[in-house]
Amino acid sequence: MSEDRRLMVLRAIVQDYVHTSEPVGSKALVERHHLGVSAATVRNDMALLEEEGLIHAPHTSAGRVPTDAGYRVFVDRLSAVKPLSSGERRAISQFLEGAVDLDDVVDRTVRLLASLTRQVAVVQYPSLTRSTVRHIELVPMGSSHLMIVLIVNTGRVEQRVVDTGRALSDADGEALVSSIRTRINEVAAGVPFTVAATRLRRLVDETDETDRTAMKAVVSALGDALVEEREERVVLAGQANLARAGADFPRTIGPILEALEEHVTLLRLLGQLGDDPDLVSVRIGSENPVTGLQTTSLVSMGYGSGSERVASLGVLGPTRMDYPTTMASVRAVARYVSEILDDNQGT
Amino acid sequence: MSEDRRLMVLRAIVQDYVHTSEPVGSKALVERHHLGVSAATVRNDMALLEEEGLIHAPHTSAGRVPTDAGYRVFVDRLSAVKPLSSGERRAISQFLEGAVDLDDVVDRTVRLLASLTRQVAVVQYPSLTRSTVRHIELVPMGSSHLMIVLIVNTGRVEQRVVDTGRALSDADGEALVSSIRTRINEVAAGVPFTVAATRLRRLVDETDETDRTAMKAVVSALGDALVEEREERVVLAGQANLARAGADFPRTIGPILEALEEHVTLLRLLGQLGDDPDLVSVRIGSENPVTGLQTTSLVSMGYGSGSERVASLGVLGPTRMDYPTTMASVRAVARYVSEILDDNQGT
DNA sequence: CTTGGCACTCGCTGACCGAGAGTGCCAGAC
DNA sequence: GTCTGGCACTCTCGGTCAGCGAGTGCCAAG
Repeated sequence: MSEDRRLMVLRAIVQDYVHTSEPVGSKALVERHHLGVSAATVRNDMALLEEEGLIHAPHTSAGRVPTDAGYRVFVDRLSAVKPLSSGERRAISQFLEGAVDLDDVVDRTVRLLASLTRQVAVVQYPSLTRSTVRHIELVPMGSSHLMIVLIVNTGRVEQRVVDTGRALSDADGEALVSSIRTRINEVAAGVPFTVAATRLRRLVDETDETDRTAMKAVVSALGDALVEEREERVVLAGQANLARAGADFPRTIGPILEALEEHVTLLRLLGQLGDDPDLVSVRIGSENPVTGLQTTSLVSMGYGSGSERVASLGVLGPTRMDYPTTMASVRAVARYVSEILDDNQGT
Repeated sequence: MSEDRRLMVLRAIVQDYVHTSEPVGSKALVERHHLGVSAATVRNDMALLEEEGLIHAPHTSAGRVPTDAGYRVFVDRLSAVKPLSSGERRAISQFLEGAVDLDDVVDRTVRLLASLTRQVAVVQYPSLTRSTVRHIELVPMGSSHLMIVLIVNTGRVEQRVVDTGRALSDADGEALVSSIRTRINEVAAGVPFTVAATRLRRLVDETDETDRTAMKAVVSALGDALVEEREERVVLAGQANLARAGADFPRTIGPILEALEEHVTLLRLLGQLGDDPDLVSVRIGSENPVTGLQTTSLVSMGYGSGSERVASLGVLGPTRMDYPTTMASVRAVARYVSEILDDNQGT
């Protein structure tokens, strides 16, 4: 009894089941795949596979269905990531290159992934934990208010309005604003968020009594923004695809939609990538720690500019999914997005 | 045969049906509501209501269910918008007041609406068609690049990076940037988008030959941003609530989710408010022009800072919904959001 | 105009049954 | 030792049928 053939049988079962979405029996199997043995032999192999927990029969006299463990083996040992056609590659890059800013890149990416894989797409906003401050701009506004614009190296922009409690429109005020602007940029520009935050706090103490309240207001708002922005965001698309795959979710579409609205847990999920961030990570069914998503699989990959993986993206679908092509799409999109971010990075 | 009583019966049917989600029969009706007449009388009234097309029997021997027209009459003539409890009002305002910026206001609003009504919430971003430019800031970046930050009176911020093709780091460059900054703010600050766009174009012609290319680059990017931002956006939450109401959607949850992903059509829907923008607008089932949403009702209302209604928000749910309380929630939220925007407006 | 009565309609439920698909196992072939 | 054909068995699925119950429409009387 060759182990090899048993795995061939498993692969055939997975492929057929993904294709037909019906339990596959021994007879149908030998017909569709030419594995040079008879149905009876296949049945023996199936019995063993079932013993190993890789497949499972929904009821005594039905065909077999892969278990989560079965899919796992399939993904790890039995499938190669299918390369995309050159047409697809071109379509992807063209679609993404039309983006005008970061929001647009993320928006286009998530839509693209959803329509490409016909599943739910999930894209995490580039995380700012490793981001650096590019520039901080101050814009006086009204009599005593100041708008603070924080520009991040990824191209993201955050703004806050603070009340300095001082008139800013006279000469004194203008001098103050300009001095604060210079000083905070001196300590914070080009510096990672975490470092910037501590340096800015120190700056307050070094400031003259007279200007300290104004400086304090600005720094505290900036501190907020730095922390606030570290709170990560995620964008979804293609929820309708869940309904299309209704057969795979016996009445459990509700919990899935609910889980998808819990952006925090989604982010945690996306954060737990596999060992190698350059590889596509697949989490199958019950491997998934989130309640409600245990009938789904998540195919994800990190992306980011330069060598850093600043965030992840992926798709979520029924465990019965076409892993090779889904993985190919996710990988291709992740790479293109990284490229795009690289290009914009330099500017 | 009093017309009054017939309407009472209609109201009772709507209320019961919304409550139980089962066709309501004459007997159950007289038991639950004390309408001082017998079941037989109610049956006669029901027959008439059916003739008028306000209710409908799913099959010969079942109870009655309101039609879209029936709900229409109910909403227009038989129900008063139920006032919210003071606790609810307080919860709403507290939840919304924690918002730090416009994104956050919109985000909180949509979540709040969804959880309040337990339905799908839809919030349109404040439209920028009537917005004005508050300030334009230029930030030199790298050798010849310039980041343009456009600040809108609603608090929204847009940024673009352009290549001016000229060195900006020397004294000449700084002078150029500062001159451009002053001049564009002179013509555009405080001015509505449409006007700003034309004035800015004129500005290019009035610029010296030497500085013209740089000015042109800035103005063209700004023009893009102004148009781009006019493209409106919409945010959703609570899709999971659709699944909860599964009984109301015989297998048609897919088309609804699909329709919800068509943000363009959603925006068009939200745009078509009723006559009085200060009133809650209700679009019931087939009154709704969008394919896929014809088993749903949309309860919406405009909101915005000052007297202008710059955008709308609302919730979408099954036609079998509790209109009075839903309308109350939508109205309350719309008002609070308007207030919040008003407050931030002044700063 | 209302009411009680009554015959009628129709969907829902559960039981039953036959067909079909698939399995497990065994005995024999290679 | 491994593979294969055969066979009895199991279980789901779809269809049919009867009984039940809710609800209706209509009618004749109050």
